[in-house]
Amino acid sequence: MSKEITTTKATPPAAGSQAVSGARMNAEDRRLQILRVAVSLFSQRGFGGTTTKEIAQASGVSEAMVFRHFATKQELYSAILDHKACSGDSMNPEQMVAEALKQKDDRAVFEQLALGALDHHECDPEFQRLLLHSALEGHELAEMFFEKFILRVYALLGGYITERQRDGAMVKMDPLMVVRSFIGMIIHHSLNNNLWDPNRRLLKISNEDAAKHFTSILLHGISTGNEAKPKRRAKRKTAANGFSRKQ
Amino acid sequence: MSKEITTTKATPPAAGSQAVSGARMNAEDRRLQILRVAVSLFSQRGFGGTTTKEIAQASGVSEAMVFRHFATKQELYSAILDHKACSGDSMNPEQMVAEALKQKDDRAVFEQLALGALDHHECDPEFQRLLLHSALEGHELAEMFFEKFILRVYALLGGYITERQRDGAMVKMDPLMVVRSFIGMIIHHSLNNNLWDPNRRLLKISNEDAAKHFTSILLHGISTGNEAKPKRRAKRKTAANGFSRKQ
DNA sequence: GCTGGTGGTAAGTAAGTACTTACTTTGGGT
DNA sequence: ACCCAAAGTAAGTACTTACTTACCACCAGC
Repeated sequence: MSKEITTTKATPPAAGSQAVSGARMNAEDRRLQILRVAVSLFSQRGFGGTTTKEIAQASGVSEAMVFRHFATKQELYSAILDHKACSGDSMNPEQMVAEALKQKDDRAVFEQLALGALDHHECDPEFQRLLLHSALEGHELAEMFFEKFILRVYALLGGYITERQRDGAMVKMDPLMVVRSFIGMIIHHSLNNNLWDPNRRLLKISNEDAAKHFTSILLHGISTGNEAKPKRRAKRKTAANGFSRKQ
Repeated sequence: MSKEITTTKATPPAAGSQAVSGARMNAEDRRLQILRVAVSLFSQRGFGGTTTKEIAQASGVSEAMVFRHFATKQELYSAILDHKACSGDSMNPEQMVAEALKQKDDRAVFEQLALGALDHHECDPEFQRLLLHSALEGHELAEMFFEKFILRVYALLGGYITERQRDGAMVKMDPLMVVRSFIGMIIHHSLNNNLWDPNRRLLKISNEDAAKHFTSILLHGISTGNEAKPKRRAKRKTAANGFSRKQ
């Protein structure tokens, strides 16, 4: 239908490494292109909701080509997993806040982490959708992400909070619960922006401001103020909230 | 295979209103049973991932019966929508915290709301999964939930926070941002329990404790302390966080 | 007893679905 | 100029999907 007559290829080679569509590619480029298309479609409609035919059409090749590069649909999914998770665009929380951690700059630690996550989710919303689809469908990507990323962030932040509690700079509250609260603010905010309210009917705010707000709310909740505002010699009557000495 | 020979119906009527399986039901009971089964399957595998055959088998009837009660698969989905959203089990935030709102008991307002949501999500995890599937697939249920529930909660809590800010009991920060932070902690926690970490490898905590923690973190972040700890005559040098007088 | 409406089914159908096979085009290396 | 491996395709296959059709079994009411 779209290909009238095989007219000796009207489009010149164009020499570009990126897909110009209709042009003949070498295997690696084509593989990457199909992969990118698949990421986009899977993130939109999920694994079960996307057909190999759609992927082929969107890639501008026949279905057979998809199966030449990826033996099964499942393998395509796994390849996406590797590409997305192992590729450099995956954010590294440890090095992102290494400086702030050393200086024990609480505000910087949390704010930088929040901003990094928010920016990442904003410029690559497909990943969050893909991850959600995977989690709902019980795919391995979800577990892998949990294992290789979430646990690490909890360990990193949890450790830091524990340290600051020993310093007397934060109230004695279950560190994992604090991490969960903070991560919750961030993830939920990204989820709102990407999934529930993409045109910001409810709340329009820059990532920078959001990170600042989240950090402020968190820190004023867990800071004893001993170091942050050392001049105050108040008794810190915190028994009312039930967390001061527990655990 | 399972039905050897039509042995004059071995199981007696049993008289129960609930499905005993294999028994003949009146239309309404059967419809409800199919609906319940469909809710369960859709929440597990999503709309596209669930087949009408599976629904029929799980309901113990033939596929044709499913289509007698629901003209199309889509209609089944819509019926679920009505059943879940309009049925009484949907929680009502306004009346849940009406008392605490009147008394301006900040801790009670947030803690009760958090506990209500957490308990609701725990005893009906299917709903959260269904909602996520809907949001990802762009179904109307997601938008309807956002419209009829999320917006209401934001208005309710946002209004209360604004009021408390005027009272001087909370710092001047965008109320919607505060609501988002709090809702974020709750939703994310439920999502973790239901989706990512169902066997609580990472964090095992009762809903009561979680609600208390979340509330504490939030309140100590947004309370000026003017009313909570009125004895202090400190200058409240809050300019450092950048929110005290802004907006 | 028979009749008619209701709960229920077996056995379809047409349109997908993932995946294959047998074949054609293309372009660089010699 | 020719070759041949790699890029690409049309047209399948075997199976599943949502949805239908034509038919049964049961039981109240006459």
